[in-house]
Amino acid sequence: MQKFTDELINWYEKNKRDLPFRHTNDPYAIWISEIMLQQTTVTAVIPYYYRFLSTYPTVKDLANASLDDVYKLWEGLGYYRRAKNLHLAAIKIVDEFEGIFPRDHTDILSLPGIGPYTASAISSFAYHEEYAAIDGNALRVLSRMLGLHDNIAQAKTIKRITDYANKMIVGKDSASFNQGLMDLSNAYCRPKNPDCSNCPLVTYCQAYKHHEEKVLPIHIKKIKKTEHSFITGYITYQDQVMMKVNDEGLLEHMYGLIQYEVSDPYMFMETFEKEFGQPLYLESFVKDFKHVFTHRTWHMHVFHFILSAPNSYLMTNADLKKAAIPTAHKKILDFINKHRITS
DNA sequence: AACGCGGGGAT
DNA sequence: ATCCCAGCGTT
Repeated sequence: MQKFTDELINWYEKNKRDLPFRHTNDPYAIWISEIMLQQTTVTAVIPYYYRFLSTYPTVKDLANASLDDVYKLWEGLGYYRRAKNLHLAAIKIVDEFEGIFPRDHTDILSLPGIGPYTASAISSFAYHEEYAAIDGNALRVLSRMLGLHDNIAQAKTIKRITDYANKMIVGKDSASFNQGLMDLSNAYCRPKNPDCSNCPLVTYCQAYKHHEEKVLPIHIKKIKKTEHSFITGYITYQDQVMMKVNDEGLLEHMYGLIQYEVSDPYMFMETFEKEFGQPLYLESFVKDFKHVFTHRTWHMHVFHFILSAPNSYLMTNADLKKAAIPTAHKKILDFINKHRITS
């Protein structure tokens, strides 16, 4: 497999995608990009990457920022825990590594939000150390190249492929190897309908040789999607809207509208009064919204309620602009603003 | 090992 | 509609 490694690196050097985070050797910038790229497509990341780096050019800037501002910058990108861990890690780097992004692989791996893939990617891209960065792309390409029938959802398979890849890159340019796997996967070795006839490395591919390119990799993962039906409150007092921060679980730390899994707006009003000690006036039905997450679907039946007295959860339009609001509820607020539903 | 965690683009 | 994306932390 020496030749595979060499040819992959050669192909990458001639055909690599021009991506903004490939124009830097700064481990801080590479770290930011790798966190953003976790389970997130390149096209989604790019605008966030520019905005984040211009807002927080150094790890010290990030450590000194408020968590609320970091969340706001992350709004819409998803997996919001990443923003929290990024901020925690920046503070740790200032406290324990004198504000300089660590070079030692074990130190990098110790930072919150950085696991085996991201640590290896940073070690490889920023410091050119010999670490194979095994993500979903690498698992797919290598499974096919090796004709591996093992389930890549299993930890032992990931370990096996990682060990193998680490042997492939001894004495080689690991950064070009790792990114070569990504670009090969993006251009030819796609999940469905791989473009084998144009793949520059097809001669090394066991899956192609045995007509298994549409079978491999084996990836068996159970996913059960749950459905939730909410009455969602657009609750106003004069020109302000009631928003509450989620304290745990899904969308933790993000602002959201009040919603309960009840069957009608009158049950909503009872539940609301128990929680907040205030009555509501039911003004009108607004609209039904649906939002699909990876593991669940929200059906939100939005009603407009009016408060008879103010409370501490009310936000003005200016407040809303500064607050991090997940897409599920942002879509509702945008709809309401567009149609000028007011109290 | 299994599960929770977002949002959007491609098919 | 379904899949999947430069995964990680918790249980």
